[in-house]
Amino acid sequence: MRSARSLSPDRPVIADKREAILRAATRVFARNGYFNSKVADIASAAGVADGTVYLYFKSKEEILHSIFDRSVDEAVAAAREQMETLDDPREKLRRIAHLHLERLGADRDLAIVFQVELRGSTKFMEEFSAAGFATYLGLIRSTVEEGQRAGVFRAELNAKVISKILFGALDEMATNWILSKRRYKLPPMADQVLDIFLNGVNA
Amino acid sequence: MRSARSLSPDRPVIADKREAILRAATRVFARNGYFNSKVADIASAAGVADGTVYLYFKSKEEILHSIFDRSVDEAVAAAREQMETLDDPREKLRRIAHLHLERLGADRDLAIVFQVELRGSTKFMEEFSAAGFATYLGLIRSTVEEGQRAGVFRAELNAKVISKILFGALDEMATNWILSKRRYKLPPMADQVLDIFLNGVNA
DNA sequence: GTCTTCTGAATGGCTGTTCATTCAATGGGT
DNA sequence: ACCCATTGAATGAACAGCCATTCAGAAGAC
Repeated sequence: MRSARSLSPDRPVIADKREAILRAATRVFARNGYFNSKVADIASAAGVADGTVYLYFKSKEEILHSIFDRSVDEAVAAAREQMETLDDPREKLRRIAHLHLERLGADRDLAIVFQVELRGSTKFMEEFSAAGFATYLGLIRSTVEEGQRAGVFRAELNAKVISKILFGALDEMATNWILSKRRYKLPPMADQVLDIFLNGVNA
Repeated sequence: MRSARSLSPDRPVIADKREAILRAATRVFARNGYFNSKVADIASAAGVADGTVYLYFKSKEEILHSIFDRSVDEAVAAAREQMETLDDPREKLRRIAHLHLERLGADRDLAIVFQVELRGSTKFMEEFSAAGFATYLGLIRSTVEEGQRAGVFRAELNAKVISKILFGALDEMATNWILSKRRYKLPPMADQVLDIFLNGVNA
């Protein structure tokens, strides 16, 4: 490394290795499933030694957690940001749905880890449930409630249930896309879902 | 066992042990997840020795498969049967939804295994996908198409997508019910889902 | 007495994690 | 410019515990 890198006195290579391990792990987990993946597989896919993995992560489980945490934080932040540029609750939900499917559609391995591995154990789901998932579902719900107050969605419906329906429908689109042999575009499904959904909840 | 059971010349006790193992495995898998469950745990929960498990099942994996296969066969058969007693496609979908949530709501452990473990590996999902799941989704789809031909559902919508939306929504209700600390009744959610769904696809 | 069922200790393979060792880079001393 | 002591990231062989599966013998049925 050139000393020209003197700008950052901290370890510059480290970030790269950590990143490489996370990427490799996403790929390996997606292919074999968390429990069938060996730490040695991840290490070799990342081009590092087995032991190196433990310089960046406390355990195999922490790797999986890191993958989730990072992605959810990004997704929630992106969605929140976009919400501010829109007024109509219907448009907001449409945007959330699009972002959701675009994100998963852009990285098949990440999508597999999310759709498959995240649901692979109740323990995992409960831990995750508490943190990111609830936040995400809450984002949908508050938009639904906003729409109910504005009179564009039927007010007699339970906002929580409505949110779960929308999420569940999108989730199923993603899961089917992963399992399908056919390679179609995932994001356009958002409009088909929204069409039926908005029709269903319209005031 | 009384010899009064002479009606069936085949092993009568076997069925009981097999059944006990399947029940025990469902409970153990639900609590710990498939990969964290030891065959020894299943055996002791079933009140048999470790080795006995292998008299009835080829492997740990076959136990999980057997749990799925039996449940799906039962579910599909029950749904098919009920379909014959109904005419209106809307009523048919409502019945399917009810059966779906009643079945899962009646056995929390089985529900956990279905909602969580079944999704625990792509390998599993693919295997299962081919068999039972496709049949089940096909049942929904043909009912949707029937409704479209009859003019009660919008004909311009893609029947496959519609079916996935309904299934996804129901699936999400079940998953949430499992994860929730609150103990509410699952089946009534079917009506809330159907309300919005039918409104959305109504011609 | 024989055949079937069951038992549970023993086996063997596997894999997450550790840690003694290597070595490239750094920087102070001269 | 050069040397050498120091550092700590990186390595990968070895460890240790786990657990699915087997099988030789016990128990029970008839």
